[in-house]
Amino acid sequence: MARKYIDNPNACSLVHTMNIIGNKWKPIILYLLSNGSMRFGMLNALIPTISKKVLTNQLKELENDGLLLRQSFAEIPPRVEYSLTEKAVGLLPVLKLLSDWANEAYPEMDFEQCRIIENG
Amino acid sequence: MARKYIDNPNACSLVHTMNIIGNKWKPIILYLLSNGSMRFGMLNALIPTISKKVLTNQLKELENDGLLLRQSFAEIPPRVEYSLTEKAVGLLPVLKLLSDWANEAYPEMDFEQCRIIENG
DNA sequence: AATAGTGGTAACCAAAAAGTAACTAATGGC
DNA sequence: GCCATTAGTTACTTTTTGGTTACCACTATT
Repeated sequence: MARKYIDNPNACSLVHTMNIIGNKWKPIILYLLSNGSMRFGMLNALIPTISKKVLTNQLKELENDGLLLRQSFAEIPPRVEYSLTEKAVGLLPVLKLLSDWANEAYPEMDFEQCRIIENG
Repeated sequence: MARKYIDNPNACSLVHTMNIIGNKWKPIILYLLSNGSMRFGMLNALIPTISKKVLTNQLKELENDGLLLRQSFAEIPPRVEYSLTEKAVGLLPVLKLLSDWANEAYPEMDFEQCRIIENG
């Protein structure tokens, strides 16, 4: 009845991944940075509904988890560029699959209409 | 400077996926059900740190999002079996990739040691 | 008559996450 | 001397999420 063995390690690494990227903003941030580095203000402009406080926080966490590189230039006004690390790049194809899955699984949803990111 | 076009639809479907599965418990639930259906009490026993209230809640949301099938049998004491829908089955390989990614990206973490799920 | 077993629900509380608004440092341009 | 600019920070409030305990319905067993 109770199974003899449950694959804890796989569950744990999955949970770990979700702890790192499984929230409201982080996948979007990674997604936006997939084409190259971007400044803080640009990220903030492209995700109009995020507050500066939360964006700062998410970027810090992603940096701590080794997904982002933060480059601060000694200029006035300040300039800070964020870019993906190799770790994060390895995640991109999986994020693409997650997005493909939603398109297939929820064809009734019109993702064309939605606005998370401002078009330039 | 500002890019001309940003692929909103892809970002939106990714966000949608995260809204559905991107939290503390749902990936574990899907993972546990990947080998077949399971009763409420069994899920509760295998995820020892989840409360009944929250488990009920997560199962309901997964059912509403079309990932779980809930079968209630008219017996005393009650029996309720949860199983994955086709939609959810389509997600399993992607969850596996997410878990593989964590193993690769964080080799210093010892996922063998962790205990989310009770071994039988 | 009391208890165990199952899958919940209700009321209540604590903690975490997110939002808001004002503020800062340092410089260039007017 | 004043304002704009950028990447934040701080203090405060609100919202969301999660946790705890007690309880219920219904039957079989003791």
